[in-house]
Amino acid sequence: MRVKKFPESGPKRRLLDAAEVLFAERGFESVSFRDITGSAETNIAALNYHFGSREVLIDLLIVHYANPVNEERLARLEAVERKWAGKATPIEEVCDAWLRPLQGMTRKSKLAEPLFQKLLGRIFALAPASFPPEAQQLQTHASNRFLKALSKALPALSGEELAWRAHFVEGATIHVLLGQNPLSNHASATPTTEAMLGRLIRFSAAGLREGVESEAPAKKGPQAIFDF
Amino acid sequence: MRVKKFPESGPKRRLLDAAEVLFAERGFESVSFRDITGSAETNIAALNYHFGSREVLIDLLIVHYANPVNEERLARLEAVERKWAGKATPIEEVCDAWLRPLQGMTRKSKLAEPLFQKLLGRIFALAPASFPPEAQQLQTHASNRFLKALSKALPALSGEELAWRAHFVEGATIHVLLGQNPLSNHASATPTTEAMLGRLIRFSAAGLREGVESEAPAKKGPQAIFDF
DNA sequence: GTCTATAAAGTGATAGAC
DNA sequence: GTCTATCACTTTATAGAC
Repeated sequence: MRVKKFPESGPKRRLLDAAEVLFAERGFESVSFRDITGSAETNIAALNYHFGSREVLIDLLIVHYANPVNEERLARLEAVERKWAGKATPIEEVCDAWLRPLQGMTRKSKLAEPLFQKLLGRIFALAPASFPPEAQQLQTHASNRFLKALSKALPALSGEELAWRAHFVEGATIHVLLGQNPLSNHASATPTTEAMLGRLIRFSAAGLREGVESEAPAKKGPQAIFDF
Repeated sequence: MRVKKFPESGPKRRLLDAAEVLFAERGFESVSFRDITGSAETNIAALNYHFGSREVLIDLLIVHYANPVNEERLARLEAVERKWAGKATPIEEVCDAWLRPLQGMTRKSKLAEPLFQKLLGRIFALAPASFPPEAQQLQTHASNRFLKALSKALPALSGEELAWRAHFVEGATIHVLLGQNPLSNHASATPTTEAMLGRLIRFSAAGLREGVESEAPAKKGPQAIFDF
């Protein structure tokens, strides 16, 4: 797998770091060319010299952060499916494979965790169509892959119903990443990401399972149908 | 209740209508002053003459559309609570009261329904802090009101847990309003809003209820009776 | 009320010196 | 590679004629 190598220091590195922080904090649309070069303490020409344009820089960041997440998702799903070979996999474990990679272990960034999550939220809140092709393809592939896994685990649900429920999970996830967490009011300090993630996984699994009597036709060999 | 009266025709009306469409389609940040006056076919000075600034116009739209939704939410919650006087209210009915007002019955706009929902999505995706005070106050009040209703219906959950779950519901809702619905791929045409709303309500209720044995002193029956 | 003209600042991007 | 200077354009907003 060829991964683009970014410099460890120098203006190019500073531009990348500055852009990450600014995009995470304010969103892609609200950060100008000059905001980035200003924050990176380079001259205005540096961004174009190193990246070609503002859009290219954004696409670079999308690929750089979204792809490792989606690769980690796929790897985890495969591990889960190997573990339950043939049998229906528990919804919680599928959700875990989908959501845990957002927590930050794929982080190749010096960003503090809350800021990094906000950046991931900004990225995944984008319409998939506005992803650069390199990231869009993997994103679509991973989504389809997980929909199939869910379909196998919840055969009672139609593809349409499942697509909607997965859409709800996606929305909840993005909102949490971007949040404004609901505990800013509460006395309790920043919750560990782990605790939040656990809550989100349980919530999502319950929503996905809604109305389904027994999610696992544990004794059946129907995986031939879904063998992919 | 004093509701600001907007003109039925003329440039001011055209500016409002044009702004609604553009903001719904592209988001607040991406629509310029000139986009609006251009689309409304007024001169560039008209927006400032009639509204003072771009920001004032946005605040006006937020108040104009968010407040009726929140008022409708509160009215519906009160109706539900009257209906179940004293007894714990079914989660589905609380979710219904919270979510149904987004469907469009509070719409005071000529916008087509999908576009109107996108506008509501844009509005409710904003940080509450960026609401104008007039709308922020009602928004906060309504949120707290519903959290209390949920807490009463699900006494087993801590305030913290409930706040997180409500946060997840909010995220799913915003994502659906903004969507990109997941059926653009499917052959089936635009789903009725009603069907989507039913799915979202059932999903949310299941997520909120997760892990709770008996949700109410008065249990049994509500799901069966309630027909979405 | 409506318009043209324009101000004052910001935008992405480039040329060309060092 | 890095910089200054600048281009061509868009941004919000206002002054002042009609």
